[in-house]
Amino acid sequence: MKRNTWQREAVRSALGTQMGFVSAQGLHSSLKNSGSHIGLATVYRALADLAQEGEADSLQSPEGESLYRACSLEHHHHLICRSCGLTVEIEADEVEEWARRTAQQHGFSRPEHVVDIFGFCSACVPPVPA
Amino acid sequence: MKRNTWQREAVRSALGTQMGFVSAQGLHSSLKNSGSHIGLATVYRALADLAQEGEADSLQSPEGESLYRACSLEHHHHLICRSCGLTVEIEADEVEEWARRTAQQHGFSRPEHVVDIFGFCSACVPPVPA
DNA sequence: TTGGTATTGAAAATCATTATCAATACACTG
DNA sequence: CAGTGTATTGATAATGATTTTCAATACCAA
Ligand SMILES: [Zn+2]
Ligand SMILES: [Zn+2]
Ligand SMILES: [Zn+2]
Ligand SMILES: [Zn+2]
Repeated sequence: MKRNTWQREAVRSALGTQMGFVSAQGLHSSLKNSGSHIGLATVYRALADLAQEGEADSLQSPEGESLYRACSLEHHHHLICRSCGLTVEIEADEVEEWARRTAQQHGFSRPEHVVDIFGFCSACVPPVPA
Repeated sequence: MKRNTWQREAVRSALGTQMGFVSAQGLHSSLKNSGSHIGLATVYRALADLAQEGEADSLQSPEGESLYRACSLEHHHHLICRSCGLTVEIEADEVEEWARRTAQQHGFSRPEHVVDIFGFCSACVPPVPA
């Protein structure tokens, strides 16, 4: 059976203090800076569990890293700052409907969609434009 | 200046024969099986270039791998079969507009969005439902 | 307490991707 | 066509994130 350890609680808690998505490595650093002696592998395991159980949302950064965040339970999407990670949860019934309709039109079943927007929040000055 | 090598052409060509997204490793294997002696690093470089120049689309698989595909030039999104990889290009002005509007409403600049739908195509019987 | 077993974590193992760097192949010139 | 400057190649080492190992440890039910 699943056990309760201070480590899991520490990860859950630390994730809650984050403003946006964080990587396992990032959360681990954060925990260490707070004096925790939790192991990196444990953070990876805890985050995977939280995501699995629906307590956390996870997504792949454009660079391919797995990022996690404690989010609301309902299905939603994200507006993420590429610089500071600030995340805004957004609902988009419009998009939900579009995804459903599109999948159906092409005969695809059990559709799941990935819909996230990355940009620079008002507090972050956009780096040198292309 | 940029040079034309058989390697680049081989990658471009091989990518064209794929019906869905492929990883660099996968395309390299495919090329080798066809008798090519192209190097893995070169495939990575060629794919990165093609993506850069807009000749190929790239996205992250749910497992975090970078996948590539020869796609049409205009901005579009994808409907991908989780089983056979079959990919359908879809346009969604509706979503483009929504993404732009949403980013703006929250003060985000230089927005980029990730919008893809994964499901099972009509030719693939959905595996055991959850 | 005690015993059975999840869980932990330091370190090693994976794996995809990138960097090295000497050798090679292009493109252009004469 | 030969000669030159340099972009490209590719075997291999290096990176970096994530996973696995596995002995030590912490949970928790009894
Ligand atoms: Zn979320
Ligand atoms: Zn920001
Ligand atoms: Zn495409
Ligand atoms: Zn299919």
